[in-house]
Order: sequence, then structure tokens, then C-alpha cells
Amino acid sequence: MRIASWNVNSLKVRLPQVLSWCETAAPDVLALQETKLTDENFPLLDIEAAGYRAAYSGQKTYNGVALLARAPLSDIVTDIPGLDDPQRRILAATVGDDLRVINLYVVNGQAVGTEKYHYKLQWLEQVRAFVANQLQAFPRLVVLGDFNIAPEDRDVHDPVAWNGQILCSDMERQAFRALLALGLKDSFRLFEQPQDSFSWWDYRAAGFRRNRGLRIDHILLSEPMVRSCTRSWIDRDPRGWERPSDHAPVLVDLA
DNA sequence: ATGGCAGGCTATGCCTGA
Repeated sequence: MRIASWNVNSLKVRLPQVLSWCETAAPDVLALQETKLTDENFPLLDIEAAGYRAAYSGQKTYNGVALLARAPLSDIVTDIPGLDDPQRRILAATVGDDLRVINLYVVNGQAVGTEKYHYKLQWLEQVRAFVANQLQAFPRLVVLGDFNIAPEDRDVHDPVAWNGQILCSDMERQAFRALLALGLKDSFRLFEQPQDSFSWWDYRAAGFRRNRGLRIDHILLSEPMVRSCTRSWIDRDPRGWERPSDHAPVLVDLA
């Protein structure tokens, strides 16, 4: 079983890339972020033609999440209980019998100390409570997506320049660790990885060519999933394609 | 040193992203 996450920065623009990538990478589950599509504009027929079922929660212009899967999707949740939020950033679903998947597009936060930054931290706290609740009901849990947090300095191309900045601040990293403390592991760090492994590179200043990036897209696994995880990696290839998303897909294989 | 690109919009410059 292969599970992947990819911030596509507009599914309308990136649909051909998503379909092409699915053919070669063959994920069984693919979580998408920043679809930037209302639900009536979701390309369901194209995705079904590629052999996937889909659940989606989108809005115009911003945000938007979707879950593609070979197996049936059930018990779909698109709002954090108790959080009245028009921004479409979360989609939880059960894939097949008992695999619970929570797809997140975490708030960016813009800059430390801003209103958006505080919204990010509050949102993450609500997510933490929701994940804690979901873990009780679903031992086989995957929490994945664009976290907009580089958990450690080794996830940052220039830790000095980024020190304390948005995506790298102590409070954000603390919020990330609070998720892990529920009993989840960052799948990427279960294995030895190449130095300077990143999942996002700025469009500007030849960020990708110079590998000036951050690792901000993650796949967190509950303990039973950790035991069956055989591989975790970042597929840099699509970032080098024509008209790419600024994020690369991240993946895990489960035995 | 600075800013640089990309997507979307009842657009034609501005907001957001990270």
C-alpha cells in the first residue's frame, strides 16, 4: 500500500500532472492540498477514469483539499468539530475497512506575530484535539499533508536565515511536536535520508535548481502503521517538470 | 543588498503563498 501527499497549487492547472504522476507512482491513496476549486468544479470524471474514487472539500481561489483512493472512502469529515471555519483545510476519511486518513492543509501564517500566525496556532491546537479523538476510534491512522512547518533545522536549507521565521518558529515546531506526542511518528525520519531533503522550493531565485528548500510536507503514522512502514521518501521529479507546483509529492510504502 | 515566481480574480493591479 502506497500513500502520498502533494500540494498541487491549483488542481485545475496541475490535473494533467496529477494524472500522469498517478500512472507512474501508482499511489493507492493520494492527499491533495491547494486544489483552489469549488466542489462543483472538481474534476471527478477524470479522476474516476484514472481508477480513483475521490472526496473533496474546496472553495474558490484559496485552500481546498481532496483525497483520492483506489478503495472506497467513508465517514468523511470536512470540518473540525466545534470549529466554525469557512477555510477548506481538512478532510478526514476511512479508506477501505479501517485505514483512517486525515488530510491537512495547515494555515501558512504569513509572518510571526500576525493575526494569521495566531490563527495558525489556534487552528493547529484544534487539529491536535481532533487527531487525539480520531486516534481513540481509529488505531490505523495517517495524518498527512502540507503542514507549513519545518520541524527541525535539518529540514531547512539555510537555518540561520530562517531562524525564528514563519514555518520555523518555536511555537510552530512545538505544535508539530504536540501532534507527534499523541503517538504519531514522522515517517520520513524512520529511515536514513539524504542530506538537504526538502519538499518545497520557492519559485523565485531558482530555488529548486539551487536546492534552497524546506521540508514542510509530512506523513505522520500511528504506531501500528509505523510497524508496517517499509519506505518513506520525497519524489523530486515533478518539481522539475514544465509549469510545476512549488511542492513535490511525499510518499510512504506500507507492507 | 534586494527581490526574484505563480495562480486566481465579475482582474487588467492586488492578494496570497511559504
